[in-house]
Amino acid sequence: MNSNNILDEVFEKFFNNVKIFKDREVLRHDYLPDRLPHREEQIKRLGETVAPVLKDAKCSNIFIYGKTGTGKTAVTQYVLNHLEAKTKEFNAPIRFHFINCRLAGTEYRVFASLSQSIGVRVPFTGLSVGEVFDRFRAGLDSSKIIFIIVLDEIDALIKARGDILLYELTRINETLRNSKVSLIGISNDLRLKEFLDPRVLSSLGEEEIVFRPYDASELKNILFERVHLAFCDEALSEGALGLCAALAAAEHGDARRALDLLRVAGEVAERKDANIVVEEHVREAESRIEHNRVVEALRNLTLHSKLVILSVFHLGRANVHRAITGEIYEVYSELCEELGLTPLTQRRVSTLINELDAVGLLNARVISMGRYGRTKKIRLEVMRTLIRGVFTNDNRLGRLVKYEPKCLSKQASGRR
DNA sequence: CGTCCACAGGAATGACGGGCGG
DNA sequence: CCGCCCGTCATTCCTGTGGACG
Repeated sequence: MNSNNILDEVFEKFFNNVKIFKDREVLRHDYLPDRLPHREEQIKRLGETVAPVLKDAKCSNIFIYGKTGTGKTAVTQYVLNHLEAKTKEFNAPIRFHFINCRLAGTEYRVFASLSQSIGVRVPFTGLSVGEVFDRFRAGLDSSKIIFIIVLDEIDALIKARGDILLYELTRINETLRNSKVSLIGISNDLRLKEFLDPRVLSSLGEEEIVFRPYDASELKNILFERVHLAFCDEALSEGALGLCAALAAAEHGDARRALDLLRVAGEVAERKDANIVVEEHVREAESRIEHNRVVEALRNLTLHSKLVILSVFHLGRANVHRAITGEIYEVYSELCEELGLTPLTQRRVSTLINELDAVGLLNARVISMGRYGRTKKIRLEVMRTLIRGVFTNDNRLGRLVKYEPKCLSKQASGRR
């Protein structure tokens, strides 16, 4: 009845709840632990490969493969941190630069970022890519260093933009007189090689390090390392820990996933006022993570992508469980009309569908219907209630959730 | 066994807002 | 301020294709 009392309770609860977490930062994926269990071999290989730079020699280019959450970035950062310490000791002229290519997004921004790291100022945009590259090269040459460039998530950039960037970078040493460049490419996609020019491949692939997925027991060890730091004593049940490891192992051995599960499970337990994290909390964490992922993804879509999703949703209501492109486009066009928008072309919608497939909101696969053509069968990959929930709250699209497309009612008993 | 559907998906091109050098 | 280039989104035009049908 008294708002002060309510708050007192909240704060008090917060204080008493120190019983689950000691330091949850430890469970974030950008946290770099002191030890990286089960990656000793990779650390050694990478260390051996970069060591020559301490003697003023260029080290081989390195290609690192492995799925997400297998420790590629962590190992690289770990090794380079140690190398940096040695660098100071030996007073070697070495510099590093770490770029996440997926976040950078384009060649331009990668070169701009590289330039900035060696003190060459470049505008956000406005120059040609070639110009930025030339400035970078000139600046690099005059600074007389060994430059180690780490290109993280390089597969994202290559798939989107091709391998021109890599081609330029692998050849840059030929035109440098006073400086040297070594590359470390990190890829999540093991098939990346197929996309590369053979010249680039032979240069970048001088050394290759593969990161196998972790198995359940390895994941358990990794989690265990951090549990002491992250959780209070006795706040985590053995079963919960095992379940986190098992769930993550089932999903291509992703340590990041395991850590997320553990952290969210802890938060769930905290909120439920439990004093120990149990399996049930992990299960709930699993669905909560998935739920958040989908809701976020749906909210961030562009208007037309949302309309495409809604179209598939409506087709589902009309008992079309695997819609084809043409049907979707028909419904989509009607929804556009309903909003007074001019629909995009079918070609464009086709790539929107592919994008939605890539982020996992739709599932699309090409099939042939023989005499009746070749198309894609598409179905929703997320729960219908979620779609309804998210879009009903959208002031523009809310109305369309309940809308009955005419093209469906006319021929409701059309396809299977 | 060839045909031909209903698209897939590549390439070229354009419109547009942002942002620079000169 | 102009002219240029950037990245993004979209259109237009196009060639390619698996397999049921005849």
